[in-house]
Amino acid sequence: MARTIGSNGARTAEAIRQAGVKLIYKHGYEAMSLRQLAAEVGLQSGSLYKYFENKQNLLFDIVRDHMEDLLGKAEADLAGITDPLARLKTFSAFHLRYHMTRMAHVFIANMEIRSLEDEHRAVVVALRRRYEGLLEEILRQGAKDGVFQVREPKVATYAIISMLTGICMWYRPGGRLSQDELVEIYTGLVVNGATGPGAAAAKPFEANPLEAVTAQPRDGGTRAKPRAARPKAVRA
Amino acid sequence: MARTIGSNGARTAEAIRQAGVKLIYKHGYEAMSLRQLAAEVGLQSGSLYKYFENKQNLLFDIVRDHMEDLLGKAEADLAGITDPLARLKTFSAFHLRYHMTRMAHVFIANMEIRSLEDEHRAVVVALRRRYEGLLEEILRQGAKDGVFQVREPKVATYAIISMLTGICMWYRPGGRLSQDELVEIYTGLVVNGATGPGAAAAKPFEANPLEAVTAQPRDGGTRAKPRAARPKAVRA
DNA sequence: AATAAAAAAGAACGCTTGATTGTTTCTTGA
DNA sequence: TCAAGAAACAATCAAGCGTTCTTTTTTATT
Repeated sequence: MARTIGSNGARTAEAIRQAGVKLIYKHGYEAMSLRQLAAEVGLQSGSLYKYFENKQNLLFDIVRDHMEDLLGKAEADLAGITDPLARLKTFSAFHLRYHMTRMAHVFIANMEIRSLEDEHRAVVVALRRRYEGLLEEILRQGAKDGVFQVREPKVATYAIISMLTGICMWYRPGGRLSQDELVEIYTGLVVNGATGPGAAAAKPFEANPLEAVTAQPRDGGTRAKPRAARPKAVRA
Repeated sequence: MARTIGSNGARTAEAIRQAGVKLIYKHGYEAMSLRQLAAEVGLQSGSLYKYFENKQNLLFDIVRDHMEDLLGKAEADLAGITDPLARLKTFSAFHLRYHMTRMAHVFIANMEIRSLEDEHRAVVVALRRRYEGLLEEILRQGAKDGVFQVREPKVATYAIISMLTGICMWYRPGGRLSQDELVEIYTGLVVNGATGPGAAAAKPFEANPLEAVTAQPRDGGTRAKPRAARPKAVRA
């Protein structure tokens, strides 16, 4: 057998891309074999090379395209909005919705950066920097205007993005809370964190050093029974 | 050659453990080969099997021990503190310091859960649930006492932990900000988020749906040049 | 109908992997 | 001093890996 009836290059390319996202999301880039990927699409492994140069480039294409999409859509959403608080809410809502609807892509882009070769990683990191820069600039402007209480915009940027991105570690469509509700809850946390009085933070807080921990007996009998894992949920 | 001079079982076991953490952190579990690991310790790959049952169990041992350590130390730190706000600050500070000093372990425990076989993953997830339960209970108590404005303690727990854990994606010892400063900044964000007036969050916020995004040209010439990557930093 | 291009099959490659086995050497306590 | 056993070596295995190359079949073009 050779060329199969009804076969079409563009369609196959898209199928490979989607299957790649799915398998990398499920098993990880290293763990996914090209034979697995080929089987998922209904091809022989050798035939994949009509559609990408090698395995590494498949990953790079997926991650780069995702990052460019993310950045472009964020900039589009923010366009025309000038008020820092409104921009912060817009950014937060955009980020959350995007991450709830494209969990696999986001997950891959965050987890598989280490699997990218140096040059490819540099490209992706640069895109991420630009994306982070959007939020950082919002925080800086808001601090300048006096509406935000942010001492370190860079740190706050990392903190906020980590928090928002974390939603795709546990969110599953059809859960108890709707996307809108989650956006409201998370955005509330972000806005409070940025606009808060800072009084609590400013109060000197004496933390126990990690070493000074005193041992304490833990109950050995009441550990929670693991429930059946929800499909595909990394957190489950 | 065979048994080497000065060889000692306990010491070798510890060396294997440490090398395992180091290599899994750097390359990922799937990407780390046992020959690599053996070479790192100065052994032949076959000798490793004196110290673990198989590769999977090595990962499991590392992750489980880390989770038990994390949980135990957190409970010890919180012991005796009853005020919700103080407990929240203590938890936040503990989590941050722990994650700044044990980045590799934390990273592995978060990233390689997917590489654990079902039974092992269930054990680790149960431990993580107990750990998350500590924070959730703090938030519930604080909400009950009226000092926190937290609508959904579970969601807030995930959000806060994501934010705090995110620090080990970029923190490197010897950076511009000290551990104490970072603890203060992050804890301030957490406390503000939890205690905040909630006014901003309660105000209905009309978010653009993701689909309604209008394309906008992006500048193609001003993208940031990627700097030389800091060693080992996943984010760099 | 003839021809070129596209799409996929399928075989083969060199290599690495995790795992296992049997053997040898060294250390240590009695 | 010497046996017991811990520690490490060396060799091997089948399986799977990413990749390349050639061949075959289908589709599109003229």
